[in-house]
Amino acid sequence: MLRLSKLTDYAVVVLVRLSEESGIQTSGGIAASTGVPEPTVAKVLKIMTSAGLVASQRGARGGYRLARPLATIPVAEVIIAIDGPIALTACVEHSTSVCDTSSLCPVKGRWDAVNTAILDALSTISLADMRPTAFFPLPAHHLPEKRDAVPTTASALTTAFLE
Amino acid sequence: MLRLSKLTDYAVVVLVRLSEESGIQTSGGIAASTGVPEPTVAKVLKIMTSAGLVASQRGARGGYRLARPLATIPVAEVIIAIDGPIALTACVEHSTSVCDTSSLCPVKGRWDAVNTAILDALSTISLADMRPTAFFPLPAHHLPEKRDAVPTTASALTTAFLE
DNA sequence: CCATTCAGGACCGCGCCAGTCCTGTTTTCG
DNA sequence: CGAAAACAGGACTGGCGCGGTCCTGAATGG
Ligand code: FES
Ligand code: FES
Repeated sequence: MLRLSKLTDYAVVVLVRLSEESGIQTSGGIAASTGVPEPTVAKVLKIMTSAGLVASQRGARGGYRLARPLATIPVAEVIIAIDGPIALTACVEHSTSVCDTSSLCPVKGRWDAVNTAILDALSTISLADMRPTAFFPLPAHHLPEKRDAVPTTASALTTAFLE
Repeated sequence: MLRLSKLTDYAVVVLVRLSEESGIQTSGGIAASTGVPEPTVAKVLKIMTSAGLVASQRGARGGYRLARPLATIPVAEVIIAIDGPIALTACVEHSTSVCDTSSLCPVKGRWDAVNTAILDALSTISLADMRPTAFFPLPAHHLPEKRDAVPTTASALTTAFLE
């Protein structure tokens, strides 16, 4: 499936939402404004806190705020914070498990390159790149500049694989 | 963990093993030479056959052989053959499922760029590149990373390499 | 002292994948 | 012509990882 966990999806939503308000925000407030169930939002925020992506404030009038600007958070870091290290197969270095057929395996150690390529792609995209800055549907009032290079790079090769 | 299924791992092993022998090979023989359990090898090869990656010959003295040269099979095609279309989240186009919080979601439709970047990376690496003797042709990964890079960077690199 | 809010777990049910197996069908060979 | 060899195409099931929830603390502010 090559699918990442649902919590990661929620995490991105929550982090982007956090960045859209300057002050501190409670988990309940974020749940209300995103539609994600409140316990799930709380769980995500706790993970994000221990990963150092958001800072928390306990007690009354407490809440969460981003620890770093959104542009300095690559998608890879969110994925790793929730799902653990990116390891496509059991045969990738830094993987926890070990491969049992490695003695006979003809592709031993060759997954590392694939893994690195994906990791690099995910490190290049920051959360700020995932925030819709209103250039596609129904432009907002302030169009600061014509954003070039919308990532519509679906080449013929890649679209051929989509289905 | 952004992990792909074990069957995909086996599929790569089996396909590479298929390429190392010129003649036709039985599923049992491949199982013996790779250490993968025979029923699993059979299952993988059936999927590969229906995907058009290997050709099969029934009956006594039958078996399997590669339908195309190893270098013309990207890793992405193997993954898609086994796991289905690559869709990181439920909110990616061409995904089967639908997202229920899309009305309030602040990152609606922004996963597509990430998905495309990964798809590009996986389409650039062929199975021939996974053989131990192969030269791995991806452009330089470990450049100093710009955290606020535009999301088209990875795609631009890979597509530029294809030309 | 009390309300609020986060911290850090434990907990459970569901869905999905891995692995096996069974019943055909096709082909070759004695 | 029959039997064996080998693939085709499913059904089936157990395990387990993930999602979602909840509960008991601890910190903070009024
Ligand atoms: S499958 Fe583990 S080393 Fe190749
Ligand atoms: S989470 Fe589905 S559209 Fe954003």
